[in-house]
Amino acid sequence: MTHSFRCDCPITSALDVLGDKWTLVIVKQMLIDGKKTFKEFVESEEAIATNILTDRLKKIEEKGIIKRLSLPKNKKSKHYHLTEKGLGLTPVILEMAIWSDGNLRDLHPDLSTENPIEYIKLNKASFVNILQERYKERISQTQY
Amino acid sequence: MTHSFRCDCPITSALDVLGDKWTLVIVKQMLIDGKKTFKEFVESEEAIATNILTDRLKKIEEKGIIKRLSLPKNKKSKHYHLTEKGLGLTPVILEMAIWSDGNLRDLHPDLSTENPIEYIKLNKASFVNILQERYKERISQTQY
DNA sequence: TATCTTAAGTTGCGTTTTGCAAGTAATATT
DNA sequence: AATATTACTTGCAAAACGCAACTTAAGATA
Repeated sequence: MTHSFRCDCPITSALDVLGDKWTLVIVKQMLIDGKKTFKEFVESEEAIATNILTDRLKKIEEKGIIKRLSLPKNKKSKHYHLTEKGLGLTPVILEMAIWSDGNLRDLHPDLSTENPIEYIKLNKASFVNILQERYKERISQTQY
Repeated sequence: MTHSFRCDCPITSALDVLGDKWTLVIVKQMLIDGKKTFKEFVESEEAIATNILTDRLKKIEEKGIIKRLSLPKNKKSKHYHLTEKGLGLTPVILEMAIWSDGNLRDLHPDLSTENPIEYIKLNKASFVNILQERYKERISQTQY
């Protein structure tokens, strides 16, 4: 499996990996919404199709953004976890949320704001840390 | 022309607008590489196809991210400018560059770093400002 | 004035990706 | 033993992408 990049630009290269409708939605569902299993992803409000989900989980696992784990107590379900590389996307996702909040309401009046954006903007770095620590705390509670 | 969003999540909604291989590459070419014309976009190292470029320029203009300007002195060429909404994507693009720099070298060893990322990380907010002001300075030099 | 070149697209067409529905295989539950 | 659940796979139609060639309008050159 070879990864092809359009050029050596870091931004373009990020988009070679992340540039589609679903990849960052899946990462967001893990980081923000606490989703871990195939079923949870499928049942999300974004309503991803199962074949697309399978494909994206495979691709981002190959790229080291997530890990696929089997549970010893339950052979049926699998858990997907963000790696450090995946957790490193927290600032990107946060900036997208901030951008939407400030710039997308004209096109999308019903846009929600579950976190007070003004508060986040005061100290982005600490909010990134809170999200990452909360995520690590959450996954540390499952035994594999 | 109706804009459809998958749900009310700000992150998912950002990806409804930005979630493809090319949209943010075009914004980056304007913001970082100083590109303004169709020709300049086409000749970039990313080598976008002209039909895709036409489509994306139209879509992001409809969404208010860029503006298409005719030059009074030259009826042949057009200039594309980032709006404030488009300039607002600077933090997203910057975080992508930082993420690539720290996380993509295993998959892409030739990845370049034209700006010293460690320096940028020390004060992201000021670097965002520098980029935005530099951009505004640049476009203010053309008369329309 | 006629020709040449350049900028900004458009068109055609084959390939790839997406989206929906249905089906399957391996567990787990009743 | 029968049913339900989880994590997929398959088939197929529609949309998006990518490449090359073509077009149109405006400038530059001879």
